[in-house]
Amino acid sequence: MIKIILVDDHFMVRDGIRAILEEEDEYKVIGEASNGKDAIALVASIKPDIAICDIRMPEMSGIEMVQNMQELKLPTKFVMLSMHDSDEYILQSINAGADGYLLKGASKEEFMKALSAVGRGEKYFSGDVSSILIKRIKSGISSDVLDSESKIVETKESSNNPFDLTKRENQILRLAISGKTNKDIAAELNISKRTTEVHRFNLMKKMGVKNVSELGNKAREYGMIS
Amino acid sequence: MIKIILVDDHFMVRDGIRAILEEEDEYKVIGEASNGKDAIALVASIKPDIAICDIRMPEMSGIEMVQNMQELKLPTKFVMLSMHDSDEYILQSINAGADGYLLKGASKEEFMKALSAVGRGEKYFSGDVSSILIKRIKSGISSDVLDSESKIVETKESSNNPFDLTKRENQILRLAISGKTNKDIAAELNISKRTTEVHRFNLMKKMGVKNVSELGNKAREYGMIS
DNA sequence: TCAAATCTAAGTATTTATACTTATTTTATT
DNA sequence: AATAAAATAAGTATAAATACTTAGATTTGA
Repeated sequence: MIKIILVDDHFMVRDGIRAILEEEDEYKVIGEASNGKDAIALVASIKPDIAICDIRMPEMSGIEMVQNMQELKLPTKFVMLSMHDSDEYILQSINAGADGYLLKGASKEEFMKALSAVGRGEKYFSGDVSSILIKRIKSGISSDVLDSESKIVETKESSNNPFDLTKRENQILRLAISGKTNKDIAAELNISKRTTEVHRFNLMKKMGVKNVSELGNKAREYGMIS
Repeated sequence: MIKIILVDDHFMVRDGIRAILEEEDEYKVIGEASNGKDAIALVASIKPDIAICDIRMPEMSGIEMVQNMQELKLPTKFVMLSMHDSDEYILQSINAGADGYLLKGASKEEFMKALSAVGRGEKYFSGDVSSILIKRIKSGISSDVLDSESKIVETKESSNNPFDLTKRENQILRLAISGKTNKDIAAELNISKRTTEVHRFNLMKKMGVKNVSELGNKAREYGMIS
């Protein structure tokens, strides 16, 4: 049984992949994350065999995520599943240490082939991807990219919380979104209602919204909740 | 050549479907929209043979969209592609006039079978969907709904909206959840702010919530919005 | 066409949220 | 021990939402 986690900010996509994998006995999806940051914690804690990762995600991209995971030397393999056949993405993924790269349009058969190859410790790059690589290599453009040690730009701001919320603010964000009033929240956290108001004001300012609904929507959009 | 448009708020999903369809010669994707409202304009202008629609979308859901399109009596067929096997969604789609309903987890083969059937003017509901329908029929809840072939059953059926919201209430629900104030909504709909307040009050009472956050959460919980 | 449902919008009142500022106390970090 | 960051909570205003009621105008189905 190969344990898998899905990392994608779109629930529908995760759900679709999960549905496909659930048809197969040899795979089991044991977790999901909606951004790279959450995924790192998840991978470290539940140690899946394979993580299937989207590239474009809020908070932290799949590429950054794979890069960061390398230092931990965990046995988890990373298969990038992207809708982009961009040369840069593919090369960056390889540099970051990905074990596979598939385009979203790949057939189920190819998807399965890739998972099984990566599961066995091999690398798998889809036909389309390979041709892109060959094209690159032939034109000599990518040699430096492929050779260069993966010293990718400092990702300080992007790896942090996009809105830099404090712990308390985060806590209050969740309670506010759930429909609790400031009075409720204050009671629950044993603090003054005025304090709650300040936290709420600050976090709303940080996130650039002007009411709870927008707050909820933005938090959802950035995968901060649910 | 069957002309298709894709309606889904997730670019990745649209792209995935497009990729799948592009492998087939008999289909051509001639347009995309990310919500029901845009899709109506698109369908009216480019008249595709089939519109593949997600259900949960911002601005206007796929179900509302299909419902609204019926009045125009265009030749376009509607296939709902949803990740939800919710009975309500399926019945609502049928009521609205959809020609097919597929779950996101359906295989490519089934997807193609559905498109070809709908293209020929038949209706297609996936196996999972059928079993849900049969379950419903057996419990005698929706027989009348299913008997009325292509006729559009009125919106206010018990199966449609669990809280029996009126059209206006539904409209205001969406706007409120998106973060608009009563003043904003009033301006947008060209009605008095006081009217908006009444609708809001009524719909909140119907749904048994006491603030917008709860409203948003409950609406999401019941799949009334994206 | 007649009744029912819906949409419209006013009144009245209370509560809650939003929009700040200032300031003290705690808690980490160096 | 010094400094920064975070949490605490007050003040002052205004805007908005919530909680109803009543009631006329319109739309709509039987």
